[in-house]
Amino acid sequence: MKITNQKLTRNQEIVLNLLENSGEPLKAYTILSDTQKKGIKAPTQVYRALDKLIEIGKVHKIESKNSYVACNISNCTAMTSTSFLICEKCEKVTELEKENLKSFFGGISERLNFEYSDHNLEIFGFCNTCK
Amino acid sequence: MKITNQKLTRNQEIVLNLLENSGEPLKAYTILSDTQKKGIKAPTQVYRALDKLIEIGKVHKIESKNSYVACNISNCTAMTSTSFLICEKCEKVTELEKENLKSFFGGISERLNFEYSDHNLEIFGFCNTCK
DNA sequence: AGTAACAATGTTATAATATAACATTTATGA
DNA sequence: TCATAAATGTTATATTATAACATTGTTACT
Repeated sequence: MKITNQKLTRNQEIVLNLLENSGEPLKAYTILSDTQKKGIKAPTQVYRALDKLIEIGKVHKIESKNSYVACNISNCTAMTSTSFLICEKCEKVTELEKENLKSFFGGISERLNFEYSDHNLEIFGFCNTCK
Repeated sequence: MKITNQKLTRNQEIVLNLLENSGEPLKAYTILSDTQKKGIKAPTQVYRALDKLIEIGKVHKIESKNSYVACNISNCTAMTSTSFLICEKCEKVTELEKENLKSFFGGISERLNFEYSDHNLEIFGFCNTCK
């Protein structure tokens, strides 16, 4: 668990703490029901917190699963350029961090006359434990 | 427009023709309303056709947009391993075809002790026209 | 041709995911 | 301290997707 999450508002902290303690991606409505005892009562509140957390790079969305995961990379600069390994058996998600994919995809884009700004990469397969 | 789409059923052909003629990704409920005159009346019918078309590789889903696009690559072998350039301005989508990304991602996966099976890559930015 | 097996369809209902709209409260800074 | 912007609370609704089940169409084997 991280030290402090300064600058976050109450609802943002509640949602981020849940995701960090969970260690796995959660769905918005799971977050909602898991935070009701803390005072979050409506989907809007969850989505608003998620939007902000995504914006500042603390949370990423797994598009293919409609789920949300806390970023465990210190000083993650990925923001909205994210890359994951997703196990099809246990659903474990690992964020790729040192692969320099931004420049790789930037290069591919450039050759196709396309101006890269972000990417979303989801690699599916089997993790070490499940394969 | 393609020659014939043998083996496809009626609803599958209706949906695929719409997507092919459209040339851009469409949402399921847009497909529904655009095919009602052809007899498709319920979401289930659209989603069933899409599922099958995706399974055989004729259609891919753009996960981040909840939309569906006909594959314009002849003899596309990507099936569920797909890679797209997506223009953030005009929403134009280009499928990457010759980049050999499967083996690239397979390599990354292997080094992380992960058994690759598929991937979904969405690169966002600005196309030639919009940049 | 008859028929068993299976795939696709039609139909109704509902689940799951996400946003709109607006009044109120809280933080921030000149 | 006052103006402003941001975040919240709340209700309602929009959007995306699936469940369930009865019916029809296809296939292929005899």
